[in-house]
Amino acid sequence: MNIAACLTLLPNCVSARESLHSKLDQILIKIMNLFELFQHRIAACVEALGQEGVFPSSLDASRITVEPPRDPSHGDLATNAAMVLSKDAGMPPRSFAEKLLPKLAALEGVTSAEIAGPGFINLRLHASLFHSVVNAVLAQREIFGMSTKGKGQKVNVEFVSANPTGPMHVGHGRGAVFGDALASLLSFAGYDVTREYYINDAGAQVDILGRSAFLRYREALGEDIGAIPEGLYPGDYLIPVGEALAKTHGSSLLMKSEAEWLPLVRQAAINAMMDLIRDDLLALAIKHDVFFSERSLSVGGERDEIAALLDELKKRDLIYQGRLPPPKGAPIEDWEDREQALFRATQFGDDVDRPLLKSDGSYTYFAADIAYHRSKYLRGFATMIDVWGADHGGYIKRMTAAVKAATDGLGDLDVKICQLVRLLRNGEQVRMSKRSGDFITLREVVDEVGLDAVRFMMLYRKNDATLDFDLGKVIEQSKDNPVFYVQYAHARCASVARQALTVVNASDDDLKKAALKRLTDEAELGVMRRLAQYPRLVESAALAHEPHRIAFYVHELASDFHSLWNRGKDHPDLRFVIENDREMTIARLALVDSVRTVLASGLSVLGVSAPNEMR
RNA sequence: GACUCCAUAGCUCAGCUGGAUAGAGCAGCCGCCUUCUAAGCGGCAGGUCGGAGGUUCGAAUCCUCCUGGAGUCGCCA
Repeated sequence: MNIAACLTLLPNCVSARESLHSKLDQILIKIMNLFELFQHRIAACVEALGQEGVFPSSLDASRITVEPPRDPSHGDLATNAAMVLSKDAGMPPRSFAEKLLPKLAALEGVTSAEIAGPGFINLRLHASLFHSVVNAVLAQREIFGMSTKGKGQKVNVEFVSANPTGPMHVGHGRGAVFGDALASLLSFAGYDVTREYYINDAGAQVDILGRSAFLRYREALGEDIGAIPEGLYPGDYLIPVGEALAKTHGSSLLMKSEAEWLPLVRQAAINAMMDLIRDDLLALAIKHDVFFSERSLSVGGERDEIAALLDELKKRDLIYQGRLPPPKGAPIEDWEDREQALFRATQFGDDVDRPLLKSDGSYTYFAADIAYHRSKYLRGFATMIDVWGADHGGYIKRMTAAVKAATDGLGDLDVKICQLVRLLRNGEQVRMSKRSGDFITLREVVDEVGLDAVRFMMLYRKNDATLDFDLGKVIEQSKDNPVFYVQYAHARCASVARQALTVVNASDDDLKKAALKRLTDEAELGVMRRLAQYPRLVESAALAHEPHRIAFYVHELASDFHSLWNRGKDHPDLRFVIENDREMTIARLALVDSVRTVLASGLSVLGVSAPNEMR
């Protein structure tokens, strides 16, 4: 039940609104998203002043934002309420703020409220609010930070979708890790997520794969095949495919024409390649829910989905016979100016209309891809996310245009582009030559540095920025290596708990009842402020489809914690374990345990392990 | 030629969808180990946010133009 939505339906019923506001308060206190809690409280204040006639009653309180001030000396929360609403209220921001201020200062848990700069209102909160964040973490554990913002809405995240023509390379790995972490993030934020892989098992590439496999088949039968001809896949990974074919079919395929053996060999090769890819993904702890075959759209299904799509587009006059101007840029030798079936992509924001049929009458890749995205929509996914490599950037416009057309504007596609990965070893670029079929595979990298390092580093960067991946650095055990730094912080938390056992044997229940009010040091409060931001961060990262924000957050939390740890050196009374003060020790252990819990939570969203000790 | 993305400290990058005096980490300099893991921490220094306009209370963030880099352009997938 969305209470916020109810509020908008009840503009005039004051008592009902108040009751809902208080209900919402209770829920938000439980969830312990301080920022959202105060957003609603402040909005309620603005509304109340609207009822009292101080402000117009028509103000749009949803524009109010509440965030941590950049400078902590400004307070715990800052709101822009006066700045965004002053114009509609017909008064300068500062006057607006002055009228609002008393109401905010009177809010529960607010110790001071002041106007600053152009009209910000800074609030200071009673430490007990931050203590209750720790309580919330300990009570909710791995659920803390989870959001219901997604409202169970179905989201389809399509990622990897590498051609089934060979093992995955490092670039694929980035998209794989990104897509998987994004999917986890979205489900943590309350969406119903499906991870999907589109198998490009139709078209010329897989025919070539089939022919390459057939060559290996002949080789397995003892024939000397010499060098692999230009245009076929030379990689060794097809040798076992050939051997398996020889085992099941003997020499019988040699008698047949290509038209007869190709479908069979091709499918065997595709299956083998998909097994290979699934294995590579598994090494990164990635599992897709759905593997969707491109071929199944037009062959072997109950109906030809592509034909059905074209029919529908035709009915809606979105297909016409026309000519395209020749492409600019590098001249294309075999460019053929002809009249053909074109999709009116320009009506939906694309630059040119796009062909749907090849000259031989078969479907273009694009036609299949539209039908595929329509299938997602028909399967209940109004929200679709595609994760693509940088080289497909030019495809975004036509695909989003197509989704608009094929779903009658009801489907939404967000395409996330993963930029290139530069593989380095101690600063030196590792050359990747593809022509010999001899390139560094993703699997080799994972085997060398481990999945934690691969996953974290690929997420410790915005998806649309290029990424340097240094095989030497990512396994370094030093603070220069963010993977290690964060995992070490988690291990340190666990270590504190182990050390403390000899002094106090604190049960989980003891921690929940800890006298948190004794935690008054600025560094301790700083850590609690950081913990308080977690739920808000999860929501904004999910909304923006940006899992890297989680990676940066856990790094910051780790830094706060290392800092807190070292405070105990200069100030022995700030050490976690205080021999003769059981109450204080338990309070500190409660804080440490909540840090550990949130670190583990963030790492789990990223798919990175949270070790209890470093070896 | 067109489109897309990028440009922030010497280097590698954040900057929470428009907020206050732009932040981290390396590298540099100065400190902190008889004390819970120094695998760490603190401090100093470092900037015309590529450039020029515009939008407004307010711009690294949005719009236009320019410069420099990457990618794409197909009946490929």
